[in-house]
Amino acid sequence: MPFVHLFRRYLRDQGLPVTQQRELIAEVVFASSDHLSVEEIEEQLRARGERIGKATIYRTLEMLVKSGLVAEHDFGEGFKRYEHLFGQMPVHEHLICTECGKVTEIQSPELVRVQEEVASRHGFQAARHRLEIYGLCAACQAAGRKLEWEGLTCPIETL
Amino acid sequence: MPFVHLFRRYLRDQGLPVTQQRELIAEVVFASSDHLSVEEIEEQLRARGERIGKATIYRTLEMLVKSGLVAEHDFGEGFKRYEHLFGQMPVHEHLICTECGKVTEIQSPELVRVQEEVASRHGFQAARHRLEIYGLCAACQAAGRKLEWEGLTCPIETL
DNA sequence: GTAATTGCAAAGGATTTGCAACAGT
DNA sequence: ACTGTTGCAAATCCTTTGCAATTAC
Repeated sequence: MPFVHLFRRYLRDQGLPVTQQRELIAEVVFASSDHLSVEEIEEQLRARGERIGKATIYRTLEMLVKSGLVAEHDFGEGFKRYEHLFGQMPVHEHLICTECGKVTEIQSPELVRVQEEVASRHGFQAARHRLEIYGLCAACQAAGRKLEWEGLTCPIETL
Repeated sequence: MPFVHLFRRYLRDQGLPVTQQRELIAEVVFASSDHLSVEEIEEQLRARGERIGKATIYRTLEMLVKSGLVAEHDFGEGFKRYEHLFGQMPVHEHLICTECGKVTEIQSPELVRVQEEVASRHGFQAARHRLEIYGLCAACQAAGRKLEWEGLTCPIETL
């Protein structure tokens, strides 16, 4: 993992100790191209034979997020997920498949442009945004899976 | 509250009892144009002199969401918020002020069109989306408040 | 009357915090 | 040495669930 030293540098700049645990957690997060949950990070650490307390994982993730090296996401699962930002598109959106859970990252300057335009039309100064599109990924469509019409038993128009 | 009878109708259609508690909770949600938390709903009920258990509020909100009359939101505060959908734009996005917490709803067919286009370009069949733009609302800008540059102590480029 | 709901309290899951033992500088 | 971290367990927060008493139909 060639990126752990960036986190080391960040910690030193902040006058914070560089501990084994922090390096290991950073390694796991930087090594994965997925959106990891705390549970999954703990698993991967165990798979490496490392036993690190959950509290330390949470505390280290907070620093990784503050450092700007890692982003925190909430896809409405009841817990958070984390992804490192190396070699990533600086601004990207998420396509989330409701059938298989696959998350695809996409980039669209046009989308960003329209968002900014719409915001400023309302006198709003946009700083950051979150766009998640839920639906069926290509693989699930090919497999013949269909979207379930969650919770639309009684649309307003028909009442 | 002229809309409570829609919820009554929904309950009857489903063969579910129309209870006082359900009507009162629906009234509170339908009466507010805000995005209410369960805590806030409970407060408003107390203000009316009604004492309804939290469990009942959660259970009733679940039905209101299933009925399609109310939408559930998670703005990353650690709890959910609810808004009724009467006289609302059917598809709308949220502008969230990080200074004062004000939530503005906007509608943009262009945004929706671009989103669908981008998704389908990736072979993705979009069903619904969530767009939240965080930044400074017009009032906060006028008041001279500035965006705090949360967690960007150490941007990647400078490492 | 019967079946479903209510409300309380207990359980649940994710995250946080207090604190004694420990590691980094 | 001194300061900050670790890890465990307890605490916290939002939400769900079990169950006896109550209400809707």
